[in-house]
This record gives sequence, structure tokens and C-alpha cells, in this order.
Amino acid sequence: MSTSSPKNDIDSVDTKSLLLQSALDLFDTEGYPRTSVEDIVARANVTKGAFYHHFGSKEEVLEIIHNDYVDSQIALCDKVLKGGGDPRDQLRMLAKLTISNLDVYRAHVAIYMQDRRFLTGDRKRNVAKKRGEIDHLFGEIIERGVKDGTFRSDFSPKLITFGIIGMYAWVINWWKPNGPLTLEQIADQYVDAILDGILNKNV
Amino acid sequence: MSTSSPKNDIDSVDTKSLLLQSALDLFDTEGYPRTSVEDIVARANVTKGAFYHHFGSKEEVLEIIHNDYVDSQIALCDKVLKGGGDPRDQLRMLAKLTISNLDVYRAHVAIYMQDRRFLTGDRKRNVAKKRGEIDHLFGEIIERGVKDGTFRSDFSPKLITFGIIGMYAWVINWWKPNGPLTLEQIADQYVDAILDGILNKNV
Amino acid sequence: MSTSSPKNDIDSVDTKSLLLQSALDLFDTEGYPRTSVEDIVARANVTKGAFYHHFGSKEEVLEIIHNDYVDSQIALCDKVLKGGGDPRDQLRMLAKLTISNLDVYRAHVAIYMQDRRFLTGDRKRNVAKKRGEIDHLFGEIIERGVKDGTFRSDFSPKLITFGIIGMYAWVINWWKPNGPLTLEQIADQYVDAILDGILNKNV
Amino acid sequence: MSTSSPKNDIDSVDTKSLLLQSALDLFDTEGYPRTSVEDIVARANVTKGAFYHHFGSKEEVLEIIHNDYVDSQIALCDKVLKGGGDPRDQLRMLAKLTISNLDVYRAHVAIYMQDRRFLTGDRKRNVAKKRGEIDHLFGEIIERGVKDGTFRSDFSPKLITFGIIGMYAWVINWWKPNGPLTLEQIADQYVDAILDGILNKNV
DNA sequence: AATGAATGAGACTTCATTCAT
DNA sequence: AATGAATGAAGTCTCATTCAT
Repeated sequence: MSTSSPKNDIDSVDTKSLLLQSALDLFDTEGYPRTSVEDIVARANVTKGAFYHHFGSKEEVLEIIHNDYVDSQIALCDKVLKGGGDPRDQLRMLAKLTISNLDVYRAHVAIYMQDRRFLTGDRKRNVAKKRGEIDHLFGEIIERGVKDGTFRSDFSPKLITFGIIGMYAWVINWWKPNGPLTLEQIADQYVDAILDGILNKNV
Repeated sequence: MSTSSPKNDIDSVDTKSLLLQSALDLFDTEGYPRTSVEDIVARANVTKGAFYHHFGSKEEVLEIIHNDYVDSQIALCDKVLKGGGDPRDQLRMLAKLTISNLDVYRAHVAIYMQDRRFLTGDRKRNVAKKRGEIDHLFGEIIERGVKDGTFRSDFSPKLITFGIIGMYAWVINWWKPNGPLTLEQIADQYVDAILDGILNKNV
Repeated sequence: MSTSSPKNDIDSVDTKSLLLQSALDLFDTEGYPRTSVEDIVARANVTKGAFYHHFGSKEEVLEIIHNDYVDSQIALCDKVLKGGGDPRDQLRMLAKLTISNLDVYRAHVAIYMQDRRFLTGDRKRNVAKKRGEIDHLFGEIIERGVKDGTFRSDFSPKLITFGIIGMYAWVINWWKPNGPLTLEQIADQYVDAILDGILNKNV
Repeated sequence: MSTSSPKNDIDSVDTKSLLLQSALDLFDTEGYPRTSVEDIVARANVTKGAFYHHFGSKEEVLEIIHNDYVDSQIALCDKVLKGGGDPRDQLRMLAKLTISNLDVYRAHVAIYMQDRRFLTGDRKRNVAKKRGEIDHLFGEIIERGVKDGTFRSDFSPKLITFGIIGMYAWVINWWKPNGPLTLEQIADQYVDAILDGILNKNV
């Protein structure tokens, strides 16, 4: 067998990833403003110099985390929209993918929800733009459903869009891995509730 | 002679209120961690000494703002629950009151949503406890509705509770006063959507 | 007698002046970039916090020192120009005042000559503008002298102006208080040399 | 096959010279303390390792630049002094050579004037010593001229020496290549002004 | 000859808070 | 009730230099 390069040695994790993971954990638990670069490097067992060798600033790390998640979410929306199907199925599919994304990106999403506002300048603008895209892609499904008669037309599509987004976004505030409900169940029940309502029609 | 105390003179606003308002505005627009005591007193046109004369710390101000809002919301929930009525009506009533509370407490709510986590120690615990109460009171309506057959029993009540809370909580993220929809319309449409679903049943 | 306020007590020097003097000494001996705020406050026996209570930045202190000197030099030029007299006398008067200004502003001038370039943005522009004024006021005397026939017209006035300024500016590089030559002698000999030349006409 | 070594290939400039030139440009425009090794290597399109392969430290580069210029200036003074001639001619010759040296060494001189003080230890002493030599060689011409009656004896030779040096040194502060005056004209007018004075004797 | 990751000391600055008045 | 000078800890970031490869 070939001798692997040092980078790939079993217990050599590259410093940059180590720092990113450390920042991710701390931003998630402590929040961005209360996490110091000092904290990040201490957890990664490297020096401040190493941090600034790999990243230009603490804010850049925040941006990277945001983009990681937001890009994945956009890709997901694109996939669903391009997949075709009727609005009802698309809504369910998007809900499922969005929520199952939490398995991979739970910390990213928590940080995105809470610390987005600490981005400044171009970073703020870029992330805001991508966020707008996501809202727009979500909204398209609703609007198409209203047009083709699948969804009721007596609601404001924008209102419904934000309502659905709100339901799913809120999950991050109470869901814990290993809870009684799987992510799949959460996604399905929310879609069912939204489509058919929670009223008991058999009465 | 005038009998009014100096505090009530036509254009004498008392310093403490001035400082609270200043903090409210700044926490709302800049966020708690990026607002310095210096900023607060500058906007209120007083000095730091005055601030520490009226408040023990910056965090105390954050707590006051939180309690102002949370107490009002609890009062509101209590009122609805004590008012009796069937779960459907209670849900609608609570939704309407909660949302119209945004007219008065928009900044408080925004701060509550974003900066709650910067409270520490007892303050953190107290606010968390009150938040739990609100969630609980909301949940009670749902649970009672499931029990008495008003709401479907195939959903997790907790899930539905958080879903509804999420929809309404999210409003703070997109609603602007003077937009096309009134707060009353928002409250009603969300209740209608949740109760009956968004599917067009006439097809 | 009236009891003097604490500010005027015999050995109470106000912190701001103390810090300015400390900065002046250190910028003079070590240069601006090698002087840290830490150094300045250590020499003044106060804390860094006190420094930033009185000044917005290290650069602001540099600007204050520059303005102190440059403004005094402009005032001096104005005084000579408004005083009238023939160009020869004005030149001598300006030389004398400029050089005797070194007694008061020796450190300021040394700093101005060496550390001017570390000012940035508006501060850089403002000081550059004032510097231009001084050059201009100096040049006016020479130009008037050329026009009225006092000075030879076969030299470029600008060249002569800068030559004279250079001679006087250079003094800061070698003059030490308590040297063999008084500032008055230096000023006079330079004016004599410039007006009549150093050639021995008696040969 | 080509016999030239790779170093001499048409567009292969050796890294060391590239780095020196890069440092020269940056020290000139930004100043030594504000130029980082990072800046130098970025401009030369190499890495830090290359820099420290060729130079022991950033300060060593500053010293090299200083010695390049100072040695050339000493050589020049030596040449004039050894060339003999009367003090007046020697003065003119030295002025001309000194000033025309600016064509080649403009950046070096600017750096020498501004950043000399950032040399430390032996480097500082060595450059100071060479600087003293230059002053001395200049002064010798003046002193010899006073002794042999060419120059007036009522001036302090040291004063006159520094005055002349100041005039020429100052040129770096205002002269721009491609300005209206050639370096030759500058040198000549200054010598004429110093020898004969600027007063109009025909009045 | 050159790379580039990493170090570690030190720089400037912010800021909640205290305290004498 | 209020001032404003002062503190001191902590924060972000820079940078000359080293070193294994």
C-alpha cells in the first residue's frame, strides 16, 4: 500500500477544520458575541496565530458557517422545484428535506438563526440575499398552488409562506436529537396540519 | 402655585424612562451585545453616572424589558384561559391578543427573541420559567381541544403547540407596521389556516 | 484667600496634560510607531482606560501635537506678513521667529518632521493643508521680493523658498539646547548667508 | 544548448533582487514600520520562506538599502575631495553629484531620511558613523574655504555646512521627477545662491 | 531554494463598572 | 440626582520569525 501523506494520518486532523468545528460548537452553545477567538483556539489546542493564519477574522468564520448551511438549503430548494410534481407533493418534499437537513446542520442552523445579525457589510448583504432566495423559492410553491387551484385563494400567499417557514424554523428552538419524535414525523405532521387543518372533521 | 410635581411638568420626562426608551431602541436596532452603556446614555443625553444611579447594570435593563413583555403576555394568556369558551374560540382569541400585542411591544418582542440568551444566572432562570408558562398555557388550549374532540388526535399536541407558536413568533421577522396586512388579518388567517388547512376542498 | 479647586493644587497636574507630555516625550525620543499606548500611560502613571477616556486614539494625540505646532507656526507667519516691511526685513523676522519657536516646540517639531506621515485620512489631509499654507506664506515673501527688485530674478522663487525652509527645517537634526550657538545667532547667520552669500568679497 | 545559467534567462530575475526592489518600493511609499514582511513577499510574488532564506530579518533589508545609498554618497564625496580644485569648485561639483545621485537613489534617500531611526544596535551605529563621515567631508570643503579666504570667516563653518546639507536634503521632500526644473539646475541655483546671495546687487 | 503552517508576544481599543464629588 | 474621571479586564488582530519538509 501507498504511504499516506501526513495530512491523512489517522489522528491528524487538519488545523483549519479543527478550528471550524471548535467555532461551530462554541457559537452554538455560547453565541457568537460571547465566544472569543481565545476560546476557539483553546478548544482546538492551537494558538491565536494559527487562527489568523487560516481565517481573516472571527466574522469570516461566522460567514463560512452561514454559507455552508444556506447554500445547502438553496440547493435543496432548487432540487425540489426542478423535480416537478404538484404543489402539495413539492411542499411535503421540501418540508422533509429542510427538516432532515437539521440532522447535519443543527448547529449551523441555530447559529444562522441567532447570529446572522452580527455579520456586517458585504457579508451581511450576501447572506441576506441568499435568505431572500430561500424565502422566494418556498413562496413559489405556495403561489403556484394557489394559481392551479390546489390551495385556497382566500389567504395571502406571502402570509402562508412565512407561516410555514416560521413553523419549521421554530423547530430549532425545541427539538433535541433523540427526542420522542423523528424528524420525518415532524415534517409530515406539519405538512398534514397545514394542508388539512387540525380540526376534527368527524364530529 | 402649580400643584404638579416637577416630574409631571409638560416637557420633563423622567430620566429613568428616557434611559429605558433609549435602551429599547438601541437593543432593537443594534442588539444587546453591540449596544454599550455609553450608547444608551448618549442617546438619552445624560451621563453614565445617571445610568448607574437608576440601574444596577446593563443586564438589569435587559431583564426589565423582558419582564415588561413577558408579564403582559402571561396576563393575556391568563385572561383568555379564564374567559372560558371552546378551544377553537380560545385559540382565535389568544392569537388575536398575542399578535395585537405586537403593536405595543414590537421592540420588546424583537429583543426578547434575539437577546434572551444574554441573560445570566437568576435572570436567565426567571425569564425561562415565564417562557415555559406561556408555552404551557398555549399548550393547554390545544390539549383540551384534543381531549374534547375539537382537534384531531393524530397529531402530537406539543408539536402543534410549537408549530402555532412558531408561526406567530416568526411574524416579528417580516411584519412591518403600515404593511398591506393588518395585525387582525394576520391573526385570523393563521387561525383559519391552522384550523381548516390550506387545501382547496371545492375541487 | 480662596481655597483653590483641587485641579489647581500645587502637585495635582491634570491627567490629560500628563498624558500629552508623556506622549510628546516618547514620540520625540522613540518615534510614534515605536511608542505604545502602554508606554505612554506607564510614563504618566495612569491606566490605559484613562488614556482612552481623554483621547479617542493614539493617532488623535499625534494630531493634537501636530496642530499645536503647526497652528503656532501659521500664526507666526501671519503676524510677519501683516506686519508689513520690506521683504528683506520680513525674511529676517520670519526666520527669527521660526527658529525661536524651536525653544518652545522642539519636540513638537521633531515629531512633526518624522511622524507626520503616520497620520491618516482627514487628519493627514488637514495637516497637509496647513503645511501647504506655511510653505505658501514663506514663498510669498520671496516672490514679493523678486517682484519689487529686492531679490535676484534669475532664481526660481519656489526653489529658493524650499531651500530656505530646508536650511531651517534641518536645524532640528543637529541643534541641541545649550550648544555654542544661540537660536538668534543661527537665525541671523542663515539670513545673512542667504542674502549676501558666503563668498568673501574682500579678496 | 544555451550556456547561460537559469539565473540569466531573459525573464528570470533573481528572487533576492526582486525582494529588495519590492522592499524599496514599499518602504518608500508606506514607510518601514508600516511595511510588513508579508507585504514585501506579496509584491514580489514569493512566500515568507523565500524572504528569510535570503535575509536574516526585515531590519537587515533596511540596512542594505541604507548602505547602498550611503556608500555611494561617501564614494562621491571622496572623489570630489581627491579631485582637488578650489573650494568653490569643489562645492559646486559635490552639489551636482549629490543631487544627480537622486536620479538613481531617490527611493533610497527618502527611506534614509525617514526610516534611519528604526535601525538598532550595531546597524544604527554603523549607519550613524557613515553619516558622520559625509557631514565631515562636506564640512571639510567649507572649512578649507574659510581658511584659504575663499569663504567669509564671520560664519560658523559648521552652521554653513548644515545649512547647505539641509537645502539639498530637503529636495527629496518636494522634487518630483519630470518637474519643471532639472536636477542640474537645482544644484547650480543652490550653489549660486549660497555663494553670492539672493540680494539683487544692481539696485 | 523555497514553502506555508504555526508561534507568541504585543499592539490598539472597548467597555461595564466604580467612586469621589 | 447626577457627573465624569478612572479602572482593569478582556477583546480582536498584527506580525516578525521559526521550522519541518
